[in-house]
Amino acid sequence: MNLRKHRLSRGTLAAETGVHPETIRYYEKIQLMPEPPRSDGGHRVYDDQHAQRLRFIKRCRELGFTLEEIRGMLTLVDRGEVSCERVQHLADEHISSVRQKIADLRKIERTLKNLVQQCSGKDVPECPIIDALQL
Amino acid sequence: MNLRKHRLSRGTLAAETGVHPETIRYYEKIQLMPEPPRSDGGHRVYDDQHAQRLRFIKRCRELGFTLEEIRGMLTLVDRGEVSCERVQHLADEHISSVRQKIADLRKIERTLKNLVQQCSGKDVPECPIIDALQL
DNA sequence: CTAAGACCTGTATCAACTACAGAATCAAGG
DNA sequence: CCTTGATTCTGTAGTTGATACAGGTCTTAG
Repeated sequence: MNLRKHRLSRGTLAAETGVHPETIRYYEKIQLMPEPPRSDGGHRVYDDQHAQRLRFIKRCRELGFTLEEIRGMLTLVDRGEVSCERVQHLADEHISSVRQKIADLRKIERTLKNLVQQCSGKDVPECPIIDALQL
Repeated sequence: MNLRKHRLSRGTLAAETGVHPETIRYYEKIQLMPEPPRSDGGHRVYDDQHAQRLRFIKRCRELGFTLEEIRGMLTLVDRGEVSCERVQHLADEHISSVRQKIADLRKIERTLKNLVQQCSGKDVPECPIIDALQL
């Protein structure tokens, strides 16, 4: 891959980053991505910087950051205020919320497992699952 | 608590079940809750059966079932077709999806932890977090 | 040059609620 | 009985993070 400035259409950018074309337009609408220059006919023309930024957003989404959290990070980047410390702090906060979600889901898993175990699955008249669910 | 038929206002039902009043109206709109009788003035009047059904819905929501999954269970109940086996099957399926979510979150957690660990948080010029995020 | 494909815009949809505005009703105290 | 303040009524809009149209325009390969 050479490093000169590519001119990427929206579809090409989508294919290169794995982000749905409509999603790119959506990110532009909510100002997460900048408005790119346009061709004479009005089509968006992206370059490698757009691709880089979009890949960052995608990676963060995969890690479960909300768009607002990502916006926060990108604002730091855009202002040149990004520091190792700050990003680490944001990541730490995010880890906490991920751990909380895991804990919540584990509790749900335990409850469901107990419920299912209590039930033989056979023709028991009173199903403990339904009972436990209070119906 | 006595067992005669109570006449509950929406607000009272909400307070008794812990379900937001607006949510009750929403459940009625999407036909998860039946249309209750009305007072002369047009206000909804609920009874204990409504309360029971609503508590079932709430419990299932807490366990992460979607409204459509709950609708499926309630349809079985409404048709008198509910059986231990069927409910157990639905619960089993749900457990699988919960476990998948936990696995996904754990992967996210590990990735984030690694990222944060690689970063000293001090004045390192190149932040490995930002690097790892490709920006 | 033409025709197929990609792109343009604005709007609508999804889940699962929540929140409003403005009018009507209800319940409790005097 | 009447007032007053709280609740409820309706319909509609907003939330998050996209995705999916319709109907028209542009680009690009052959």
